[in-house]
Amino acid sequence: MDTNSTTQHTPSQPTNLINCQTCRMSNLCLPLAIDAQELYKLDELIRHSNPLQPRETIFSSGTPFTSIYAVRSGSVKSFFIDPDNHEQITGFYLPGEIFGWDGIAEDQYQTTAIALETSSVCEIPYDKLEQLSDTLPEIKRHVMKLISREINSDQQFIALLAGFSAQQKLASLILSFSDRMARQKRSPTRLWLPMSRIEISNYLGLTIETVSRVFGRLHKNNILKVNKREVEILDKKRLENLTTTSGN
Amino acid sequence: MDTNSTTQHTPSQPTNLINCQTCRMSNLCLPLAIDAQELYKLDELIRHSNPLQPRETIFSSGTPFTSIYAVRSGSVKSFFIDPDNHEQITGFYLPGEIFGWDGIAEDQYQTTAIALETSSVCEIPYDKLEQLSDTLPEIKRHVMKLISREINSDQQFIALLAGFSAQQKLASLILSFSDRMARQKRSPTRLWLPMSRIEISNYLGLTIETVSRVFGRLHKNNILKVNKREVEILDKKRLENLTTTSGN
DNA sequence: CGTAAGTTTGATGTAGGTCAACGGCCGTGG
DNA sequence: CCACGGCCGTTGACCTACATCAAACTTACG
Repeated sequence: MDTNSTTQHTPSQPTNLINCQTCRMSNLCLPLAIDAQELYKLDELIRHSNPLQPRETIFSSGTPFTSIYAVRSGSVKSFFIDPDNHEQITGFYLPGEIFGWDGIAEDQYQTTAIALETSSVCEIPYDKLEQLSDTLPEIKRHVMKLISREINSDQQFIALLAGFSAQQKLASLILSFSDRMARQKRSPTRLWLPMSRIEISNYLGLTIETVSRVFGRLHKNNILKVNKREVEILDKKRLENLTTTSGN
Repeated sequence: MDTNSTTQHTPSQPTNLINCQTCRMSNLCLPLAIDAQELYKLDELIRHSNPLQPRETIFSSGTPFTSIYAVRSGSVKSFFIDPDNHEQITGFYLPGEIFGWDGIAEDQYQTTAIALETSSVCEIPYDKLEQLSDTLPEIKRHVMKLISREINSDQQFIALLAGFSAQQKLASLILSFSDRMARQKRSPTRLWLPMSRIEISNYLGLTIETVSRVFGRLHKNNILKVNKREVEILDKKRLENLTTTSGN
């Protein structure tokens, strides 16, 4: 399974038909100004694994850090288990998004990541990525931007948790999903949420009942059409207003 | 002020008497297995600025990203200003800690950072750091660990905000400060908080009244001795218990 | 068609927010 | 020296957004 990262860039034996060259998401996880030869080198080090079953673990908290991962299809959640055995979700990841950075600091993952649905992810061995970034400064710079972006989104989320009401939190989550669907060139108004109410409420620091009630209210006000995990945004303008303090 | 980062490692003209070789905090921000020559190279690129006044700005949200910063003495807070003009603090930084990573992704700072008290910080121009890390892999690896550590602490904090009660939040904050004082080889029990109640409450997603009341309660229970910004930890064990869900 | 898991809805409780008053500390100015 | 006002923190009375508890309903699957 381990392909040597030689300096050659022959397409190499196709352990898998999947590769970055043809990946619809590569413009998201790799928006690089690198040429085809360089893309081959990158592609060689990435392991395109078989599809993951729903709930299947990608990595576990406390195990040795080896790789970062990009979502290819489906979706992933990452979470802590507190000492008192309470799960706290720290992020949802959609196609084109990268996760696993938390493992670098201590050489072991600090969170556990599992697939929310049938998903496929690209495994990027970190040592190989480091080597490659030595010769390709473009890659190195891009990696730094990706990791900085993770910090930014975490801090945005801190602001959300610290200062927002239940309605503001939920509206922000829906809008975030909408934006990320748009980045995937998918409909930004007709969403299918890959996570349960329990997971939404855990992530937002609320209870399932509150999440359900807020969804109900947004539905009744014709801002969303909500049916279980199907959410349609009917009035994006008003939804955005709800995320501001002034917006009721 | 701009020192050329030559490959020579003469001690160079002392634009300032301060340097990494003699910094008490360098073991925190630079716990590197690098030799003296390499340390010179690193030291050459760092700008040791004059002391900052309380409330003085280090960088502002939206301005071009140039450098990351290490706290040398004093303390720093970083914060967003939401569109609705509400401030949200995202972090407090103590001596030996590094901030400013949020600027990398978009080439401009996403937060504003100001000194909480009279402080001094070391400015580390990011382009120079990138150059240096090309030749010193040890530096590169360390930078990645530092930035990953920022992600970890942000995610720990997300778990805190999402799942904890007012008392758990405040107890965790005090213990975090205690640990970080210990890392500075300072008393972990007698703390002086560099931020106001307003700033604590903003950071923790509470109100000043609640923060005050919880402090009052911890004081009454002989867990803390609280007098304005002076906090003494009287019973660390019980304080730690309070941070768990089971611990009432 | 029975059981279980997820979601919704209603009734009630409470942690923490809001509003208001007060007290200590400090700098300025008479 | 004291009087003053502004800022910060504390304390009390009250209120509300959300949690908790409880029950029904919906869907998936053996």
